[in-house]
Amino acid sequence: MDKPKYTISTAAKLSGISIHTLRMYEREGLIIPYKKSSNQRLYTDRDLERVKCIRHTINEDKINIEGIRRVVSLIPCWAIVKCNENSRKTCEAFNGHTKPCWMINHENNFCTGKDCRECEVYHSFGSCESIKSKLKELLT
Amino acid sequence: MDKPKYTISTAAKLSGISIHTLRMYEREGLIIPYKKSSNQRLYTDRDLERVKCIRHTINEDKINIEGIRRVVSLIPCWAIVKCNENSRKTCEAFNGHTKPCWMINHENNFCTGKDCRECEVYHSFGSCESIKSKLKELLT
DNA sequence: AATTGTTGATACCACTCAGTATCAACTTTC
DNA sequence: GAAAGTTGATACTGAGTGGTATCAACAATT
Repeated sequence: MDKPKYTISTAAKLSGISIHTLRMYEREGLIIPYKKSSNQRLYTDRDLERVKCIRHTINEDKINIEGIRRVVSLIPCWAIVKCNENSRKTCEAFNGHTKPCWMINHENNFCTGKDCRECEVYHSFGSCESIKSKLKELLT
Repeated sequence: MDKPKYTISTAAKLSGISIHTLRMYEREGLIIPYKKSSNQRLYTDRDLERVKCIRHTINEDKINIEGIRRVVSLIPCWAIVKCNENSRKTCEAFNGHTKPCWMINHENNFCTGKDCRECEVYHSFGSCESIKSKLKELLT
């Protein structure tokens, strides 16, 4: 499930999304594939789910990429990872509202050194309803 | 501030947004102007702020209308109005994730009979950063 | 009662954006 | 070491979107 095993061309075939589009989603910060030391991308099964969800959101729900980025930027990462107050003071993810935490450079931070690919926050977006479920979970 | 006083043409002049566009935003569920018994719209100063915010989000931030609708649908209305558990069971706003509560028909509900124009949830969107601030307020 | 403004509906336009194509340099595979 | 695949960059395309124009029926203002 979480093992990086598909090259980009296999991922494209399996997901039905072109290589170019997969790279575009990545450039836009919607997905972070695993990268080998040679910079070659490898996709997990979960990644495939995620890109299919992204495509669905764009093509069926008609939300544009900037809109998706703004939606995922509302994930309350601070409440999920439970970072300390000091970290929050300078954290772009906590203080901004245009980029999700995994698009941000975390230095001198609660999240420094952590791999966003393995973070619950990053996984809160993957099936499409899940962000609201996460909010409900935290707010009831 | 919250007094409905501008007709649509005045509102258009003051906000720099055309009459047609103002009506479009309304059709899309992004704003609810006050309506006289004759169905004529009247805008408050706060409404003007809101439409300017909407336009900014579309033109500057490049988020499309569907994207905005999805963002505002993430406002945790249930936690703000503190509706009872029974209401939640059948509430489209609580259970769905594509429409904000003020676009929904509330019958036999905690919100039945309430005027969304006066609700804190509706006002959580108006300046553009405010949704995240609201989440922070609730989750810290 | 006449002028001006509003409503909602339909049809239309211009432009933006998601996705594609092409490219040379580089890796991987066999 | 040759073939197949990957990378990132740039340029392009076409569908879809935000916004406009026009319309007759109705309301408000004078």
